[in-house]
Amino acid sequence: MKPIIKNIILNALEKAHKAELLPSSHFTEIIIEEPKAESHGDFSTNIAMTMASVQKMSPKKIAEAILSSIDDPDNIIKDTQIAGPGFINFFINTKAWYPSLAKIFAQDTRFGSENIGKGKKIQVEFVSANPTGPLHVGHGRGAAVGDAVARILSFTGYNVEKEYYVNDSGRQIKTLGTSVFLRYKSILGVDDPFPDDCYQGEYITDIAKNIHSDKKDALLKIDENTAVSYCSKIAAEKILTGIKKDLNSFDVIFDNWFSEQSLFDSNIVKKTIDEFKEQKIIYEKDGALWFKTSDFGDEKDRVVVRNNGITTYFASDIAYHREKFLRGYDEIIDVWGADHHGYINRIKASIEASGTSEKKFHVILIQLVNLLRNGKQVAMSTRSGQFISLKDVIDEVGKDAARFIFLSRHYESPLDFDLEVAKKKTNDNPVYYVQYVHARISSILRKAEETGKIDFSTFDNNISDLLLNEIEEIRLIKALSFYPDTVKTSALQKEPHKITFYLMNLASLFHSYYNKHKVLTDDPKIMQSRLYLVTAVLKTIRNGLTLLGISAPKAM
RNA sequence: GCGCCUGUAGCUCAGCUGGAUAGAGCAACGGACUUCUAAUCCGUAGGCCGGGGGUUCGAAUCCCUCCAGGCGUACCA
Repeated sequence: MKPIIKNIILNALEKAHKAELLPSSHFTEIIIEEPKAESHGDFSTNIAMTMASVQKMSPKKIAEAILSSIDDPDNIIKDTQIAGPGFINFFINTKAWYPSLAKIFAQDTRFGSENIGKGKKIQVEFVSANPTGPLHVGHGRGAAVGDAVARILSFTGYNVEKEYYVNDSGRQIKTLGTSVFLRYKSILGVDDPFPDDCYQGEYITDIAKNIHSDKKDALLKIDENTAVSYCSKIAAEKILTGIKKDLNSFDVIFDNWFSEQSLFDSNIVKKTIDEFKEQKIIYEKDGALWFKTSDFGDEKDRVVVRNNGITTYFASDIAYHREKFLRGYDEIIDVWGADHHGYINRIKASIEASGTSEKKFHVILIQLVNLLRNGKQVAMSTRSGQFISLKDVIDEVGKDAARFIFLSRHYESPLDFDLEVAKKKTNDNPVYYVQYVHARISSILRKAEETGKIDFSTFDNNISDLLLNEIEEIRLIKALSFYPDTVKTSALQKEPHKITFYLMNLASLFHSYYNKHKVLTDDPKIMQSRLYLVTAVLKTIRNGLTLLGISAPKAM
């Protein structure tokens, strides 16, 4: 509908210029918006104001010139007005809205998808939590956002791959092995002191028990380093399996699991460092190797190899991101916790240094989650083992509610996640509000089908046969017609919460309609029309929820 | 100190890359179930958009500055 209005205005501008009503042929961009107040029409444009200086005329005069030149062969516009400082408002004929309903039926599960990706290969890397403990709620937010972004991009024509980067190398893995080994020894009666910086959680002891029942006391008889690295390996595998399982039950499926260790095994880290050394981007100072990130906008240079010969995490990350682009992605998105924001500049610097534009690299920074119970903060720390895991949360409040809450605000704002609120089945917890629409409509359709009453054939041939004149019906159709725009901005800005809010608004319009008007009425033509409308709402709600990874129940 | 994020109704948050009278949910108050699912709806009340400057026809939105909170500023990950 918007492009149609835009076109009508453009034609009017040209016509007005030819008729010498407008002196200049320089037209500013036509922006069509939807006014907040219904009294201002269905669409409005500020073109008369933005052209005032170009045309050297008052906005009002320009608006009059445009309106007098408007052609509307398809009889779309019911009324126009010039208002406020120079807005032109358009009121649309009811029947002109109907084709947007037909589009929903025609496109069905694809409704809302515009091909903006054009097959561009894009990678979304998210969660990527260290395999040193179970996922917690913070990871859950990253999982929900990353997965939704991936779904939305994939829906809008991008070729998306979801990747999880596994930090299965380095110090924290060694600490993990040490923690398990100490617990293992303690099972065998050897009680060494358990350091504070080791992982304290119950799951460590469980893994130690497993190893013990498998190996008995064999690990005590071998070299301690070998024993620890054995424990590291077993523990990381075990924990990673658990992570995969938790993500599965959260409906998050990754295409790739990329191992950090593999970067070392295949020598990619070393090769990358060597190449940068040759290019003089990496240099030696104080016995360590430094990356000249400051040449690429970082505030200072960063160490990649310490003076003890051990590479830093940054070294793997440089190699990893370089490797990603070598795999041929047109764009990569990293979803990180906000506490990593200091990392953005140095990664960008390393990407630029590799000869790739940092514009192809996008970071979504997720602010932290405050887990609450009845308004009181729940303490969380992986190291101390004091935490409620993502699994606990899913078990307690359900996958749908958890995902919806994570996606119900901008990821840049900190999130209070209250377990008690998440369990409520009221409007405190809008996931049910939206799902309820789907259930209600499903119920209506079931009832209608039972008596064989659904027949949309007349509308398929002639959409203007619809009888939808109630204001609540027009509001619904209007909202439905804006869905593709919502998906588009959500994709372009990589902001899933826009869809969440759209769905809540659509749900609200539907519930109002439902309470005021009956779908299954005695008048067959009105009933078929309403069934048609309501089915379109059902499809749109279902599509939107799917993009968020939330189910659309047929009954509640 | 420097950097990133945040500050909008009592609470939790939207506000579409500058538009008209700033929106929604919860909480408060008053109403609607012999009716397609009341997990719903209708109404009332609630605001110096953190403060102050600037940019312009027009600012919650852009710029500057100050204040408050969170996070980060490692040869940790």
